[in-house]
Amino acid sequence: MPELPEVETVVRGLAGSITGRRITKVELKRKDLRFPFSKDFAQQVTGAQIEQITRRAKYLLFRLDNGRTLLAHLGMSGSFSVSVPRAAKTHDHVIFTLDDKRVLIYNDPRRFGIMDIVKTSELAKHELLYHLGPEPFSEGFNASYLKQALQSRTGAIKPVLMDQKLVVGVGNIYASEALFLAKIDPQKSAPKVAPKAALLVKSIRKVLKDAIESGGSSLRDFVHISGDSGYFQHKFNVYDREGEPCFACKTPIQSIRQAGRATFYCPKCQD
DNA sequence: AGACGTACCTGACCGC
DNA sequence: TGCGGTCAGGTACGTC
Repeated sequence: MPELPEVETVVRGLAGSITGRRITKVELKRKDLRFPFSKDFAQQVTGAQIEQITRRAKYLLFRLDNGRTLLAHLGMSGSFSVSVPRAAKTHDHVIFTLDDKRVLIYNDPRRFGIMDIVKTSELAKHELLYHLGPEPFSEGFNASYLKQALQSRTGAIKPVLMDQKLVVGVGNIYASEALFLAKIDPQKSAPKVAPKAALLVKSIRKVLKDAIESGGSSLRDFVHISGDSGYFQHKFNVYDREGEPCFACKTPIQSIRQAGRATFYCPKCQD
């Protein structure tokens, strides 16, 4: 389920629910997710207190009081839930027992997710993090930065927007949505879009912000509830709306494939 | 160096 | 009802 807004929603939910809790036990139900768990994974986490839960790109960062940070990525299908102890469900892979007797469970059918333990002081140079571009809400992600970055690319704008080196957090849904908002054809080459960098920065931020706010209301209790109902209650302008009328001009929304992914856009509004 | 395709994995859905 | 094919919110990696 996760692009930046969904990860942010999960982080906020978890932060409000389990910050300050100590992890008393860790159960790994298998030896790997996308990658094998480090051999001392459970040992590094057990007994530690969760000091703070934050987000970098689409990664969740659980800062522990032992100088380590639990790094987690939800992949395509990962989810965290907090509950009283319960029978394990299919695809529950990691169970953290907390000092208030609740459990934090990581479930992930496709297992594209990632978990790793990192020295907090070395987080920035972690192999999965060091190459990441600016956060979309940071000052570093601005019109002049984006303009220059787009000028040095050759491909179509939509796949470029999903490149986490350019800006983090934008995935397949919000790349299409941001381009609709900016009225830019997703097939247009990145350099040709460079003059509209300011508008694109604004559009990306708006799309993500609206989704966070919508996710915040529709998914408020996400970490307490099984399943992820509510996510699709967020209304998209173009994503997954092939053949349906554009909300602005009634033209049917088109679907094309770019870099192996579905792209949705309005052929009249976007050029 | 950058762009693109492929791989990873399960489950939902569609047409037959 | 079952079967095969296709698709899904991500990202690392190989290849050109």
